[in-house]
Amino acid sequence: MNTFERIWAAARQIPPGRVASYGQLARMAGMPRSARVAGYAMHAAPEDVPCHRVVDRLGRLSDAFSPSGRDTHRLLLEMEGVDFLPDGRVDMARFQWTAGSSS
DNA sequence: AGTATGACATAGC
DNA sequence: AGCTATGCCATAC
Repeated sequence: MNTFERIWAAARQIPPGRVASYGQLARMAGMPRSARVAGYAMHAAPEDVPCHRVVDRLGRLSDAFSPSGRDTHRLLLEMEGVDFLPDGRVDMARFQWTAGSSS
């Protein structure tokens, strides 16, 4: 299993209506120091990986998100039931996924 | 094989 | 509270 696949596996574990930070994915993948690599893996993530559920530690997506940037990202998460703060960020306090909090 | 780069994170100023 | 600088680790050239 390559590094990317491990990170993708972690991303795939993110339930709908939940988000996870790059550092957290890296941590789940067994590489707590490879937060950058986690993001880089998302860049190369296949279709079956919900990369839109992956945000930075502030609940903000990178400025280089695939098609329409942050706009598409926001719509996708709202569509899944994720609420956004007036700051334009995801409410990490309520939607940051943690292994075990599937409810 | 070495250098440069990057969808991040943390600490300092 | 927001920006700059440094660290980390894997990929690309």
